[in-house]
Amino acid sequence: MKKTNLDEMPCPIARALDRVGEWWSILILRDAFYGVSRFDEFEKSLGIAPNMLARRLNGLVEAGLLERRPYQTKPVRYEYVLTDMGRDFRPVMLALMTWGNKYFATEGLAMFLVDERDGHMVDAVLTDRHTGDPITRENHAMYPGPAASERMRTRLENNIARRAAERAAAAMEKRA
Amino acid sequence: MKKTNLDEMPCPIARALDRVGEWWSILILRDAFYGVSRFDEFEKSLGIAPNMLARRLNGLVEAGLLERRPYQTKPVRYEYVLTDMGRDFRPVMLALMTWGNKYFATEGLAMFLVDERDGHMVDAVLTDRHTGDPITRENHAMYPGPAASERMRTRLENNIARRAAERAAAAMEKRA
DNA sequence: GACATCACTTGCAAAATGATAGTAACTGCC
DNA sequence: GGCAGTTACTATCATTTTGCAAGTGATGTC
Repeated sequence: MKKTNLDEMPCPIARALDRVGEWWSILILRDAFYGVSRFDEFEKSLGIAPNMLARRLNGLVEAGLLERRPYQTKPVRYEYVLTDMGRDFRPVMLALMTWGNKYFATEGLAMFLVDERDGHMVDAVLTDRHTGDPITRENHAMYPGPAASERMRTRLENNIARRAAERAAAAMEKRA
Repeated sequence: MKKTNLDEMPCPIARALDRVGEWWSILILRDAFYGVSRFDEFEKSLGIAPNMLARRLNGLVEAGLLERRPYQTKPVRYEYVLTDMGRDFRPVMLALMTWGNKYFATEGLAMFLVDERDGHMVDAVLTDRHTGDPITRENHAMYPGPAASERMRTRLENNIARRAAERAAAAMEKRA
C-alpha cells in the first residue's frame, strides 16, 4: 500500500493488494462480513489500537470497500458497512479460509463454511462458471490481455511457452 | 505479520495472513506462479530492493510456501520454488485477480484466466465441491468449529442469529 | 454533577521499509 | 593474470509505519 503508481502496475493482483494489502485490512473485512460495523466493536474484536483502526477504516472507505454512514444523530455516530465492492471480496476471504484451514488448523477447525439450506459443511473450490470444471494447474493458465505491460506480457508468455514445452515432453514420454 | 501469538488466534484467515500478509509476499508468489524462481528475476520483475526481497523470500521459506534449493554448485546458487503449500495458494491468487479485474481494470484486462484445452477465457467462481452450487451470501455462512475461541464463537453465532432473523422477516414479508 | 458510552485524536518510541552501496564466489575474455 | 560480468545476496541508515498510552468531545443516564 504505497508508492505504486497505477500506470506502471496494470496487474489486477497488484491493484487489488493496493486496496487491501495492509496488515489489518483483511481482518477488518472479515469482521465486517460477520456483521461487525461499529468502531468499538472492531476495536474489541480485533484488539487493535484505536488510531490504527481509524487509519485502516479510512483507508478502506477511500478504497471503496466500506461506506461510512451515520446511524444516529445527537451525537452523530458513524458505522462502517460493506459496499458492493467490499461484498464481492468474499470469495477471496473464503479462499484464504480454505487454505488456512487446510494448513494451519492444527488443533481442529475454528470455522468452516456451511450451506444453510441443509446445514452441510462446504468445501469451496474455484471452478469455471461456464463449464463447471474445477480450475487446475494442468488445464488453466494466466494469459496477458490488451492492457498488459511489456514486462508482464513477457513473463506470462514465457510461462505459457514453458508449459507447452512441458506438455509436449510429457506427451513424448507417454508415447515411449 | 507480527506479534500475533497463535493461541489467541485460531482464525484460519488470520493464520493465513500471518504467512502471506506482508506487502510484497503475495506479489512474490504471483511471480513464482509464472515460473520465476531466481533472486535476480524477482528483483527485476518486481522492482523491489534486494534487502527487502531477501527478507520476504526468507519469510516465505520459513512459512513453508517456498523452498530454497541449489540449482548449481561452483558457485552455489539458490532458487526459490513453490512447495505444495505454496501451490495450494493459487485459488486465493485467482480470486484476488478476479476481484481486481472486476473493479480496477479500467484500461482493459491486463491478464485473465484461460482454459488451455480449448483456449476459452474463464470466469472463476467459488463453488461447493460436493454439489457444484456457487457459494452465495444468501445460502452460505461461516460457522464456528470446535477450535473456535470464545470471541469468535460469539461473533459467528451473532451473525448466524441475525441472518436467521432476517430470513424470517423476509419470509413474513413475502407471505403478506 | 459524576459517570458511562462511543468514535475518535495526539504524542511518541519502537519497528519495518526501502534506497544505495558493498561483498563474495565464481566464469569468460583478452 | 587481470578485469569485466553474473548472481545472490548483506550492511548501513534515513524515512515511514506501527502501535501503546493517554486524552477529547458530544451526549445520555443515574
